[in-house]
Amino acid sequence: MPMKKPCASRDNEGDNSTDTASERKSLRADARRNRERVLEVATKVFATEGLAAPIDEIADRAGVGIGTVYRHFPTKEALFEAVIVSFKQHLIEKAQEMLEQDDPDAAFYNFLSLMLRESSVNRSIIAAISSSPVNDHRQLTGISLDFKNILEKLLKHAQEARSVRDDIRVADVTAILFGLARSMEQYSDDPELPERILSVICDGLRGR
Amino acid sequence: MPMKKPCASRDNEGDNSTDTASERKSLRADARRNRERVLEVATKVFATEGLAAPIDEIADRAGVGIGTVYRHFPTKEALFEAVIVSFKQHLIEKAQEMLEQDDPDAAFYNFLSLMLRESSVNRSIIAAISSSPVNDHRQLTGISLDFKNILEKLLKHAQEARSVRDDIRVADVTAILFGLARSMEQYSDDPELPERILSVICDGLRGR
Amino acid sequence: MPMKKPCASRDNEGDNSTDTASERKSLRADARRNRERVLEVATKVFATEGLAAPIDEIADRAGVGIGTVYRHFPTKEALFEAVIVSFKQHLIEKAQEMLEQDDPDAAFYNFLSLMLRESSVNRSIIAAISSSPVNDHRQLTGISLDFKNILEKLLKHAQEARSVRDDIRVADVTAILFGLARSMEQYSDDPELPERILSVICDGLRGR
Amino acid sequence: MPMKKPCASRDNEGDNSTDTASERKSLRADARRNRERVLEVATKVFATEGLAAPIDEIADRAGVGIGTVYRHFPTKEALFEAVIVSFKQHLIEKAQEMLEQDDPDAAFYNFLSLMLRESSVNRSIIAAISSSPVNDHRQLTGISLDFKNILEKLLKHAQEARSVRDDIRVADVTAILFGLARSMEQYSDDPELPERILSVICDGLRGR
DNA sequence: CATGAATGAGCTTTCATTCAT
DNA sequence: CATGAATGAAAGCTCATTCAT
Repeated sequence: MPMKKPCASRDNEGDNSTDTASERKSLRADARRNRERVLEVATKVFATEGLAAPIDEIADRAGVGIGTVYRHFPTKEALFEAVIVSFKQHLIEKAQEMLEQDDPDAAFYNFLSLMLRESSVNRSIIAAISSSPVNDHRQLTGISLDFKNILEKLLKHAQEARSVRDDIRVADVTAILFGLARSMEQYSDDPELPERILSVICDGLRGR
Repeated sequence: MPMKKPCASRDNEGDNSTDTASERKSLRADARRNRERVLEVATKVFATEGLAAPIDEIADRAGVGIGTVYRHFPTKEALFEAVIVSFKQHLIEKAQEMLEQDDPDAAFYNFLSLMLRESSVNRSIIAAISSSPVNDHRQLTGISLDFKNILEKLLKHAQEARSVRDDIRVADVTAILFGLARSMEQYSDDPELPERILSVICDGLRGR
Repeated sequence: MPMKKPCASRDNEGDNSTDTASERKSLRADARRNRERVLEVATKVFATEGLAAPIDEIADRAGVGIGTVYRHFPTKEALFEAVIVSFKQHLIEKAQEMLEQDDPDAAFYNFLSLMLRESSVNRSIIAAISSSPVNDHRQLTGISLDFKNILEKLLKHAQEARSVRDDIRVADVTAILFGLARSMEQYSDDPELPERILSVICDGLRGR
Repeated sequence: MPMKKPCASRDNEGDNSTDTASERKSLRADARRNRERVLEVATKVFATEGLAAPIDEIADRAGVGIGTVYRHFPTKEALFEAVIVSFKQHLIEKAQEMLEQDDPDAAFYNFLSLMLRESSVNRSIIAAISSSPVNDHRQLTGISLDFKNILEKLLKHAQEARSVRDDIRVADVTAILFGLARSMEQYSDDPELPERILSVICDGLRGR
């Protein structure tokens, strides 16, 4: 939304999970390294300076030319979305682990806790995820769908174990998570604030 | 964050509650109309397009020249802060009313509900309030202080009436409110989502 | 030259010496006071901040509205020229006095010395006088003519007294004076520099 | 004085004499051509219209985009300083030649003469050099220092040959030169004026 | 493929000047 | 007459994006 020339329409956020296998293999080793380095740096820079960070800075810090950034990500927005995708991938993996290793109650609430903690580092990313127009609209695809699915699984298991109110839906959880994640780190004077808030949310989700 | 030269002095955010009467009177009738029109339009534009909105657009939509905007608000940042101040003023008034007319429980929870509803209209404004550097940093002044105070009163009364957990502090409420307010409107497909979220929060705040 | 919109042509710098009597009398007392106050302040401001100084500042410091400045001086450039005129008037008076009271040699060289000293205060004014397009072009009128005339008289008397080389002309003196005046104050670390320079010039003008 | 944000660091005016070889080579051929073209045009434009000349015009006349100008010179001020540096370089070279080829007397006075002649073309440049804050303040660096040094050499040799008064210092010469250079071209109606002035200065410098 | 120079639309801000009050 | 609000043309500068090297 703050991006300057949104000329091109999107809706194609999802075609990445498949790319990973097909397209990536065709990249030369150094090219792949570059792509990953850029993504990594972009994550850090966007997290620190927000979307306003110039592409030049990302290129510089990644030690590549601007052209290279544009070769891998045709647009600043595309780069940003890639950052989000990779961040979601990270969350999905964590959720996966918890789902396999913990009991339903712990899995669900630990994931909440995790996200709230991650947020203090990646505020802008989270801000973007939750305000990205992709998120709310109709059909989810690719990563966003995967993310919703895993969250749904966490939620369903927790509800079956009576750890979460019956009427709660995934969207509720997402809204609460992304919302709070953003405002968490701001009140950093009080180190126990996050815990209190987490406890309020948990209590609320368990129901009376 | 994307603002260029925030060098300008702060500390002056608060001297408004009194200005309203004294200083405003000294403006010529048309000047005051313009100032208000600009503020009004800016609120709408910032809410829609975020801080990235160009001043030109605000001037255009307000039907004045760019210079007029700059006469009243010496900086884009100043304009934006004025918008926030006026929004907070509005919330304070509402809180005041509730404090006077409702019982402690209703006053507190109705105010939460109100803020969550307002947010669907003024997302960016809320986003900005909550990420504004003023908010988190030590000494609050002016409006921000007034806002904190009234919220504190609402909270204390509610706690004394056993409507809210004892350990909750104002900052917790603010964090929850502003956080959720932002993510509310995004999930607009499900009209009952806000209610469910509100109910989760309320349950959580009341404690087990 | 640095003025932004020089729309209107000039060449009418001279029609002032006559105004003084006719037009001025018709001004109300307060109007005349305003005019003089503006002129005075403008001199100071231009001398300090150069031509780049905004009209608003001059109006402010003079304690009048912008409109008042524009009533008396239809253009920024006009105001500036008025400043120059009044400065020249001041110099003319000084020259007059010296011409009457001192012997030719002293009159001439004291005037040089005076101008060089004045320059350290009014650098921008002098800079402007000497770079103003009015100065070099053909027919001089009004003050500029008066100034040239009195300087000519000083010079002629000095030459008749064998105090100045025969081949020197007024333009030479003006060029030397205005030129040096400007670069004088810059080398302010060495307090005796002006004296040495003055002595070089005087020696040079007297001839071998 | 009219420059907006001079905040930028200075101290870097001098590191050029060495750059010329090392750094310049790393620029692509077209980039170097552009840089030089811009510098060349800027010299002309500043000389004609003064510092007030808009960057756009320089870019246009150089046949490049505005961005290109800003790539090579991060600030209008930087561009202007580059112009001055290159002008001083030119003068230094001339002085060098004279120092090597002519006798002390001729070297010194020919250099004065040269500068006075150059000035008629590059008035604003000279104006700027002499009013540049670099010039008068304490520690000179880089080009400015080189320039002072070569002038000092010219002067010392001339003084040892009894061609210049003993008490004269470099600063005196600079002040006289830059001062007169500026006012020279203005009185262009009389083609012999420069010669007379030069002769006055020379006589003055030789002493009685 | 990688590079980074070039581009120029667009942004914020200033200020001479006009004109309603 | 005085005032200062309104105006809008510039100006300096940034940065997403393209394309020659």
